[in-house]
Amino acid sequence: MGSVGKSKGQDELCVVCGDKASGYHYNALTCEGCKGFFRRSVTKKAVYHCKSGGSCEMDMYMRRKCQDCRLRKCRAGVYDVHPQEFGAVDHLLVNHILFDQDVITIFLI
DNA sequence: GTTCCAACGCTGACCTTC
DNA sequence: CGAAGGTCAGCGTTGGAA
Ligand SMILES: [Zn+2]
Ligand SMILES: [Zn+2]
Repeated sequence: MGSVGKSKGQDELCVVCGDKASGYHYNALTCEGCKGFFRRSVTKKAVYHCKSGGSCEMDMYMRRKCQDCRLRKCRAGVYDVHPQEFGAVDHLLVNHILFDQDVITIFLI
């Protein structure tokens, strides 16, 4: 539920923060903010740590406070979109997996 | 010890290129 | 046309000086 909704006009919401998504970015339906943040984090190999243990609810306010939870949900969103096409994802996705060991955990599920 | 100003960093949206 | 990447401006946070 929620994941496979109807693709229509502008009803698509960001799978990370719930804001209005501008389209697909890195195989995930995200907004401009998460798009830029995702690219920034990968480019700079930034590593964040959540103060609450990584179990924060993502919304338009907490997304700015918990970068760790945001980046985590960004990755989860990618797998939620194409969970069965893991071996067929773009080269960029493979690059993300190699950069984050945490992603391996989700991959094994 | 408190308050104000300046500098730096991060986020969000827009434009350009592939 | 769509997506990815790059760029610019605005806001927030942090540090230093008065
Ligand atoms: Zn978002
Ligand atoms: Zn968090």
